[in-house]
Amino acid sequence: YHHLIDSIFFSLTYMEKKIEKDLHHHHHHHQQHQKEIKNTETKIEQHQEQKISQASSNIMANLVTSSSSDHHHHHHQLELAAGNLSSIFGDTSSSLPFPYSYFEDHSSNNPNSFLDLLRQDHQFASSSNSSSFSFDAFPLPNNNTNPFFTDMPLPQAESSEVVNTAPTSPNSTSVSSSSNEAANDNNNSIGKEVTVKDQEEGDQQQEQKGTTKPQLKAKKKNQKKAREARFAFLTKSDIDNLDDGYRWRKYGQKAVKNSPYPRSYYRCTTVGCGVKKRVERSSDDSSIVMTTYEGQHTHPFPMTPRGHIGMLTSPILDHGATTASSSSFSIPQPRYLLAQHHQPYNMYNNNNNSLSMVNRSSSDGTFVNLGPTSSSFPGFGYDMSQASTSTSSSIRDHGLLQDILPSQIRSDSINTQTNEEVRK
DNA sequence: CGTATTTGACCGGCGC
DNA sequence: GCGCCGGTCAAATACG
Ligand SMILES: [Zn+2]
Repeated sequence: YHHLIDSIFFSLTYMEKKIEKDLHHHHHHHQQHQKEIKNTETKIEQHQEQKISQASSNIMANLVTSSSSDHHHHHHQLELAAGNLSSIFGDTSSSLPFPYSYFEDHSSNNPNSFLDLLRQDHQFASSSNSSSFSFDAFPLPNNNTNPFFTDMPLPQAESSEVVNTAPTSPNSTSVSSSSNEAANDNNNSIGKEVTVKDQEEGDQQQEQKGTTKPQLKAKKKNQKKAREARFAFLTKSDIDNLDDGYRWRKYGQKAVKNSPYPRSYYRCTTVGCGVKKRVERSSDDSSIVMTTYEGQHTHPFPMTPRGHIGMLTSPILDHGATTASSSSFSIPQPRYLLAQHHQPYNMYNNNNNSLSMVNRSSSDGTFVNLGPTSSSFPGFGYDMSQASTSTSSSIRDHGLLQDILPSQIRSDSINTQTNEEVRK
């Protein structure tokens, strides 16, 4: 358990607007905080604006709340961490998109998979322990320990509002998502949407409108790259590589400004899938690892050869310390899967979707949602159409859907098929 | 021999 | 324009 990692998510979005909003709201408070934060600030600067951070921080706090779960204590730590982190991350803000949805999906796929677990949990909810399943969910570490799973990530909304997930929900993780540029885009609502898609959707749009903002001009907006939504999540872990079930190829590493720890850049190895992730350890609290995902996977996910996703039990990770290689951490990402689901939620309607989302999540037990939400999330949201944004859109479309659908089937196939996965 | 990682060069954006 | 910076590319290298 020591190893347990708690993950926290929250979204980052750059969305200026939101941020601004948030700022306005929180503004005052934040300032003070910021000062305190100092340390974090630096980071923040890099990543995002201070302001944002502030807002986010608040959020974070909420999010963090605890994880609970069976396991024990870790919570405490987590929470603390969260606080700090949040400040750090500041950037994020906005909604989160993500994934929960995928949980569901997975579950469908693999019985074992955590998804299932999740669902249950979720539904049950909140309080329950997320932890347990969480493990399953992720491949990683268990064995080792680790971690992280214990908590699961929940998505939370990040947006300013923030949700509080906490209370009930067991897990501590928090997430936030945001579209980056979107912010920029945002100006034009259009642009934003595009990029953001997922998240945005409901939430953002509204929000944005409200805010005013000056902003930059969009310039490129769509054109160049649209950007994809991003969301970050924090994990408390000694290990730095987590396995999230996807395979990643490291394509870069850079020193982080004020941190002794470097930031690693990874890209999903699946063809046609342009999802990227960045992993870095918090300088403030070395036990925390922040990973930021950008984009959605087009494929359900690569499982390992055998059943479960990456080996649940297996091993791996542990030693991980070393560098890890390829894969790296975990996280849930969004999945499309769900696409279909029906889902309950209604979320978006509300004004801020984000909130709604969040709430939902929290209330329900977290997650969930999204998927359904439809639009927003990245996961399913995209659909093909969008996908294109960056790279190839073509690929995924079909693949994804199909894959998704037949979950069980897939699994079988998968097993047999391929995947080579490694495992080791 | 195929693939993943390492790591410095490169590039575009931004502030000055 | 210049330099800083975050992010990415890609040649060289590791690994198995
Ligand atoms: Zn992928």
